[in-house]
Parts: sequence; C-alpha cells; structure tokens
Amino acid sequence: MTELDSNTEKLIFRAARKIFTMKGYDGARMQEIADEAGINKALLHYYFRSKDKLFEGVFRDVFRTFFPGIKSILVTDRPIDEKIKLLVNQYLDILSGNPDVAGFIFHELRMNPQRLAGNIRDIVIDAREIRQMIQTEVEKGAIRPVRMEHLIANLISMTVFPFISKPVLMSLTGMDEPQFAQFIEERRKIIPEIIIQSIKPTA
Amino acid sequence: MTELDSNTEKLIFRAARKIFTMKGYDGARMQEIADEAGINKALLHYYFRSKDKLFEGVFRDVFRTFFPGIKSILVTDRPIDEKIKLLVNQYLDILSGNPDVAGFIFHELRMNPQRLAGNIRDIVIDAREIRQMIQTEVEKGAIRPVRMEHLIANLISMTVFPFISKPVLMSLTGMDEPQFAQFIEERRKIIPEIIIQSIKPTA
DNA sequence: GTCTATAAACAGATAGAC
DNA sequence: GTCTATCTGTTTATAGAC
Repeated sequence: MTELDSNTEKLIFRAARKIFTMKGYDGARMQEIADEAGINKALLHYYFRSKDKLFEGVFRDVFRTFFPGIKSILVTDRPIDEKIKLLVNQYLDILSGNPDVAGFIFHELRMNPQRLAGNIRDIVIDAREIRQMIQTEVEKGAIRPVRMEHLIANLISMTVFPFISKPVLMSLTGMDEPQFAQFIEERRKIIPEIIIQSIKPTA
Repeated sequence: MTELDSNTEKLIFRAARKIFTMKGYDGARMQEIADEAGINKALLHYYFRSKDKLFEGVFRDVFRTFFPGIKSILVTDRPIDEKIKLLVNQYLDILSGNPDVAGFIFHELRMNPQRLAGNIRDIVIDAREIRQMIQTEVEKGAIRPVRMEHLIANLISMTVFPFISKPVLMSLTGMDEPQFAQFIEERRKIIPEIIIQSIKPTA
C-alpha cells in the first residue's frame, strides 16, 4: 500500500488484517471482512481482486510487524547483554500490542511454508552475521562458545511462546487476564537473566 | 473409540487425525479425509455423523497424545532435577514423532479456547500441587523461590516452540532437515541445564 | 466507487440402491 | 456397511445498474 491509496482501501485492509489474524486464512470469510469494514462484499474484489491477493497483502504486513528491526539491534556495537534485553523488550512490546499475530504467523507458515521465501527478504538476518557476532564475543571472553541455533531458539521461544500458549498457560496456572499481563511484564527481566546466565563464561 | 469398533471406523479416524492435524479444522475437507482413508465420503457421516463430531474425537485424541503423564512424573518423589529431565525428554519424544501436533493444538485452542474446558479434565495437573512441590523444594534448600508460572512457561516454551517455529528457525539459521533433528537431540541436554541453572539457589 | 443481484463452484450432509 | 447420486446451504467472484 502506498500513501496515495484511498481511504476505503485502507479501511478494507485494516478490517482484513483483523479478521485474518483472528481466524486465519481458511477460517476468514470475505463477508465478515466486508461487515467489519462497513462496506459491501463486492468492494473487496474491486480493490483486491481475490481473497488470496488480499491475504497476501495482509500477511506481508503482519510479517513485517512481527519481525521488526532485529538486524538494527544486532549489528550495533552495544554490549551483548544489552542487545538481548533490547530484543526481548521490543518483542514483548509488539506481542503485547498484537497478541494474535504470533499464532497467526506460525499457523500460516505451517500451512504454507513457501510463504516464508516470499517474505524473508524483508527481514533477512544473515546467519553468518550472527555467528560472526558470537565469535567476536567469544574471543573477547564476554561469553562462552554457544551454538547460535540454541541461543536464538531459547530467546524466541521464551519470549513468543507464552502468547501462543496463553489459554493453556492461564488454565494450567490459574492466572486471569490481569495476572497474565503482569506475568508478561515480569518476563522482561526474567528472560534476559536466564539467557545471559546461559551464555556467561563458566566461572 | 472402544476396542470393539470396526476396522473401517479406525481407518477413518486415523485418516481424519492425519488430515485435521495437517490442515486444521477449517482447512480440512471431508472429501480429503475420505480419500486418505480410501473410502467414500458418505461413510464418514455414517460413522461420525458430522465434521464437527469427527473433529471433536480427533481433538480429544491428539490432546491426550500431547499432554502425557505430566502428573505421573511430577508427583513422584524423584529429585527435581530428574523430574525436569524426564519431562523435557518425554516431550521431545512425543514431538519428534508427531511434529504437527503442537501447531495443531495451539491453533485450534486459539480458534476456540472453550475446547480446553472439555479436555483439560483428562490431564488436570492442579496448580496447587505444583506450587506445593516447589514450596517443598525451596524449604529443602534445593532450589530458590521461583514463580511457578515462569518455570512452567520456560520449560514448555523451550521444549515445544522449536517445533512450531521450525520453518522460521531453519530458514533463519540455515539448518536442513537432518541438522534440525540433530538440533532437537542437543536440546535434551541443553534445556534441562538452563532450567536447572535458573532455579538453583544463588551461590 | 459503491451498490444489488446473481453466477459458479464448493462442501457438508442425506436418500436410497445394493 | 458401502456405494452413487443428489440436495442444501455456503462462499468466492462477477455483471451490471447507479
């Protein structure tokens, strides 16, 4: 979408984003999107041709929301501890404001992994760059040699997964909605602590 | 399903489980399930009345697969370190053999959180029991006081999430399929180490 | 650009023969 | 029990008036 697009187009797009993230591609209905936008079903096709095209646009948009400036954080020369804290906090901010996007993204990628190829370019965080960064930190003696795969997996897992498993987690632990919000706030401290602990040089 | 159910019924059920876990409720087609089972569409309705009923049965079944004997591990009086190792390994076993179930379960629960109520009984791991267990360990001086919510969240996150984010993780790190399997094997050691480190009394 | 009406294809469910 | 044929409602998409 360019900035010159009409108001109606934006209206439709916003409605589509809401319905698609809530229900997924298969569960969403064009009629429901039209209702949400307060316009007619035929207009959806006038602006976006098909459900597929509309979804494609929404997915790209959500994808960019979800993978923010990872690179811009990682390539700076802040101390690694600070990078980790920034990354966790940035993700928790995004997810708190958009609690549905994580479930949406990973579901749609599972249904259609090729989607990744079409969007990954937007975020490309080159594996070699991260390996290089870790290598540098190891040589500085700031951290011990760790496999990048696990570091990334642990970081993303602990940050993102609570949102995906929210209903189970709430039921399992007996948390209510405000307690869950509080729980997420606590994780801003807890996750970096654990991650940093896991890469510190063994004493 | 009782043990007296017909062969055809089992055949249908297995096919339904496969298709539903792959495509989700909304994405699955009765025709596709019939094809997978090698029988006719009408037979699905003969045995299971409706798509809804069939799905309900499948969901219960997958749910039980996914939440195994958590309780039976937690209520024993093994040392807590060992409980954690057992839990992680049991989950990784299940998930390695059924890579689709995690994504399936959490997607369907997000679409329809009430489903949890109907199935949670099967696994009921009472929050009070876990809190009690943690309390006991703290009093023994075996661990420091930690909030159960975070302990559970961290444990499940690091174990389950890599399967849900598999395509992203592989793309982000450049792993191929065998490397991913190897990566999961390594996590059998890594996850318990990190979890145990995070609850050890501060030295 | 926006609407109503409708086409065209699909998907779940049932009837009825065997 | 299993099949073919078909009904019924739904859903995406288009035609055409305004």
